[in-house]
Amino acid sequence: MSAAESFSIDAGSSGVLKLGMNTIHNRIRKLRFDADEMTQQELADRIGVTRQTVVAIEGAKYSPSLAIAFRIAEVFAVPLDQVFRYGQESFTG
Amino acid sequence: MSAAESFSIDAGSSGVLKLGMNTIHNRIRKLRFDADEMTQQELADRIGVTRQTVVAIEGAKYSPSLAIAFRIAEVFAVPLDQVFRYGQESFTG
DNA sequence: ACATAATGTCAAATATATTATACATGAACT
DNA sequence: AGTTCATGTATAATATATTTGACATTATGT
Repeated sequence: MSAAESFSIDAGSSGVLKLGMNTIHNRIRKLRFDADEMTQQELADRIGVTRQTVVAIEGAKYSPSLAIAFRIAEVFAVPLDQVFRYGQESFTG
Repeated sequence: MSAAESFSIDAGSSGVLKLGMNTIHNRIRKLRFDADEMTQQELADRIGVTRQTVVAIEGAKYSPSLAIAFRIAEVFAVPLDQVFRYGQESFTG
């Protein structure tokens, strides 16, 4: 586990985006650490956005474009629904 | 089949969005007609956007937000990957 | 012939996503 | 103590998505 993770108390950036009555959860952070602790900068480079964008999406500050969502899933080689999920439930699968 | 469909020759709006080397296909039009020929206006109302937005997304003029993508899938009661697909292949399944 | 409904399109305005730059913090290391 | 790395945050600028309002076309029905 690298530097920033151990002190991140998931305060502002919980990975849950509320919009209307529904929410979008994402597992980007987990996928990054599972993928040899890939850094936010590395992920940003691989999907062709800036680090700030990764921070915002991972922290669910806003809803990314579908194109970027697909590229993130592509990087981790998983289907989109294993990165983002819609509804009230948390990620369990 | 209602009015507009029979003369639409799929000229500008092919439902395929190219970005970078990859593409995003969508089946919104098919899903609409399968769903009792739901109109663009009806779909727009149900996902909370304007008709022009539905036209643009259906015609793949740009990449919608993930939130809207999820709401579209929700309306048709299918998983997201049955509405939008990423990559070179067309929809077959 | 006329009206209506569904769609495609266009241009300008607004909202939101994304970038660019900069600074702060804690962990790991020397 | 000092340095580096990964992260969180903030603000202004730019790009893109979405809205608003309007108009054209074709099909369907009267």
